[in-house]
Amino acid sequence: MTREPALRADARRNHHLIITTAAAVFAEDGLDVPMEAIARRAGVGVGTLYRRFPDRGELIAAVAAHTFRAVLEDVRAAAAAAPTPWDALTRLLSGSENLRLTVHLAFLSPHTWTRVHSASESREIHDEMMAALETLVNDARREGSIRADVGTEEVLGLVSWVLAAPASAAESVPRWLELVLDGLRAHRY
Amino acid sequence: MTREPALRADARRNHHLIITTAAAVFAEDGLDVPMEAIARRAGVGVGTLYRRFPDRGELIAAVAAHTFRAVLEDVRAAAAAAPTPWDALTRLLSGSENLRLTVHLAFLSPHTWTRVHSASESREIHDEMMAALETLVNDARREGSIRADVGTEEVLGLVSWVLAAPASAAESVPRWLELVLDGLRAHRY
DNA sequence: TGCAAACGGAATGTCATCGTCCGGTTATCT
DNA sequence: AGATAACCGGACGATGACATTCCGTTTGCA
Repeated sequence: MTREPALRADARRNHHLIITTAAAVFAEDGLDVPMEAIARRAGVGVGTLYRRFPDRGELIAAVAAHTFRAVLEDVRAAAAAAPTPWDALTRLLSGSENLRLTVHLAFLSPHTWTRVHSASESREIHDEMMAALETLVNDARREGSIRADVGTEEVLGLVSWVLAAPASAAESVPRWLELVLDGLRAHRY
Repeated sequence: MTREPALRADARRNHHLIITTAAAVFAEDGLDVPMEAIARRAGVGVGTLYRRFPDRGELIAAVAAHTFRAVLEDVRAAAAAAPTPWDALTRLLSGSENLRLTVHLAFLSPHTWTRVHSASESREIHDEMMAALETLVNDARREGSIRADVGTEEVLGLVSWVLAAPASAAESVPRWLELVLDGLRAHRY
């Protein structure tokens, strides 16, 4: 257990601001944007960025942990608020900006991303997030809302890929999602 | 009309080899891979590469024109060989490596790609290729194989995005394509 | 008010890539 | 076969972009 010396108020503010900004910038320009670009966008000096995150890896790990946690909350909220699993699923997929962001980041550099979420402390939260997603899809399948011949993996994979569309295709995503979900839905004969 | 001085046999061979290799390397590592990487992979010196393509832009343009042409041929072949438009479409989408490659490249860097195909001599061949694709989808729609409520643009957009999956997800693509196409198909009530 | 912590951003060192240049090689023609 | 023009390969110097550090200044907190 390392003793956290209790950050000063401005430091804590910046810490959070940097993570948020980094997530957005990574999503826009890739995981290898200059550190300075992130700092500038966050309205902070590079010095501040480096004091908080000694290297790019730490920053990415922090962003990952943060977005995983946010998605997990969204999944739980959707599951709690919607009347049926299918409903929760569609709500989540079309409504969670956090999910969109996370998926986008994950596809940005599969290699880096895998290393990050499998080796750091964010692993636990990642697994929890994935488990929640799988549960949601499984419930929908068990409920009979999803074609019986497609697996959970397939649903998550395909849908994630659609969500991962770059910002330039953002307008199309909702419609694509609608079409894909409709295609995945158990047909009414 | 510029007079082409008739390349020597080895030069012509290399010219073609470079374009082919560049397409593959671009697809794997992005449009900004070092020129040297392309040269090495093609088994050629950077000097040779630069002699044929004065800068990266020219190379990209050449690759674009080449892949557009290849796709156009595949589209025509599919249309000619298949019994119905729908059949031609599925065949093309699941069988044309050229199409996969082109789409992949197009999504790699939308900005660069747009500039390339709209400003160079490849524009003509690009438009022809797109027209052929649209015709194919339109025929399938008119035939009644595709859900009446989805437009040609939507079909092309969604399906392209699925095809654009990176090499790391290559195994999933056929199944995803199957699911998406099935979802796009007019339902049999 | 005083001090420790945090801030910003200029400055430095490193590294990768571009694009050229030229000595050696190969295809083609007589 | 021999001449020659075209072509080849890759070493090399210039260039520009980034990561990271360092320190004078500012700010939260007691």
